Amino acid sequence: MDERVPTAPEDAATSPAAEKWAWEKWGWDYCTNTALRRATRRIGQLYGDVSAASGLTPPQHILLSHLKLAADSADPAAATLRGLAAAMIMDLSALGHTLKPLIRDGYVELVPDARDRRVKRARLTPKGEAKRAEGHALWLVAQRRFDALFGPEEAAALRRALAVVASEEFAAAFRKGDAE
Amino acid sequence: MDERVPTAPEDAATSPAAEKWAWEKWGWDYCTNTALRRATRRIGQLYGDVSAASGLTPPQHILLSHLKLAADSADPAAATLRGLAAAMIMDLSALGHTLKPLIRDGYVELVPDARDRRVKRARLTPKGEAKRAEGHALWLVAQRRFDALFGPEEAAALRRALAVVASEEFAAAFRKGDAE
DNA sequence: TGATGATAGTGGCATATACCAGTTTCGTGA
DNA sequence: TCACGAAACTGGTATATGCCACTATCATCA
Repeated sequence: MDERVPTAPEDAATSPAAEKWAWEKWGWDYCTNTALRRATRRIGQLYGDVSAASGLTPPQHILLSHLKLAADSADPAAATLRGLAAAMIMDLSALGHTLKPLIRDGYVELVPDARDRRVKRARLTPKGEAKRAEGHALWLVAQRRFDALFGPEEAAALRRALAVVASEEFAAAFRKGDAE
Repeated sequence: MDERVPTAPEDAATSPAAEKWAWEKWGWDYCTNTALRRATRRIGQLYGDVSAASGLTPPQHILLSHLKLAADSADPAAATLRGLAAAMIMDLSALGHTLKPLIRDGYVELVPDARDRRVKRARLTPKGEAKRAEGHALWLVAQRRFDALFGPEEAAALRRALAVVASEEFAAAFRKGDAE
């Protein structure tokens, strides 16, 4: 095992000395949450700088991509707001708020379901699809640069690990620990 | 090499078929940025649920922890707003906004520098340090549960990879690709 | 010493994200 | 068919985060 970033000593909570030692040795990246946020902000900057020419923020481009993915999906629930929110691991209302500027700018439209009037589907307009494609071309530059720099295999392994963390199964298992 | 999440085929941008294939095969986690955001939102939920009893949001707890780290640091610039922002890979103004509620609630105070009146240092109040410690105890529960579930070595490797992505060196190398 | 450019931070605006309360619609069972 | 609970969204409020314009202060140099 690589010892540069070992796990927390068992007595970190009860021993101030051990805790201090852990912080000084590993700093911020000792916390999974902190490490994730730091990396996310950095990648947001780097990818965002590359794709800024499209006028889309990174979350907006991701959302448009999800919309296209949902449209191509065989699952009819994929494009509903609830389905999208679940896919993006996002709060439903947060998704609604995020969609607002995209609807305002004519990239996305909401289509009520004919059979269940509670349900709405989000759909890319032609203008939105064009914008998504524009953003995708820029995104690809950033993605390739990242892979070249970080290493293709390492990048794939990182994304694989992140997918596990994000998965429903992981969340369910984590929450089950609550009962113990 | 594990082939479940290989890198992008070189013609992904120019071949609609290849692009479609990539999306269908790997879905959202094919994009580093998306994978990071999904995982961050998930971990934010899981860690946040565990530590909600402290009344701190995850970013707030992280910020208080940085403040303690900066106070213990030998570097006098560590606790300045600019130093903190750099350490957290955050925009200076974003840090200022995030500090507002913590100052309002009496957890943090801003102390102007005597020699350079442009500079301000952020400092934990006793109340803030107590709140940080309270949050830390809860955080430790989440952190241990994560490590137990994800695997201690895998968790350490993940955090190590994220630290590389977040590093200044990585950002500088990535941006240098711009000139090529 | 005064002009000038750099640095630190603030405030405004916009998007990102979450929680909660409320509304509309649906499904189910008496 | 009607009451009632569940489901899907909406809107309000709060924090999270970033960009830009602006102010105050400092450092440098003619």
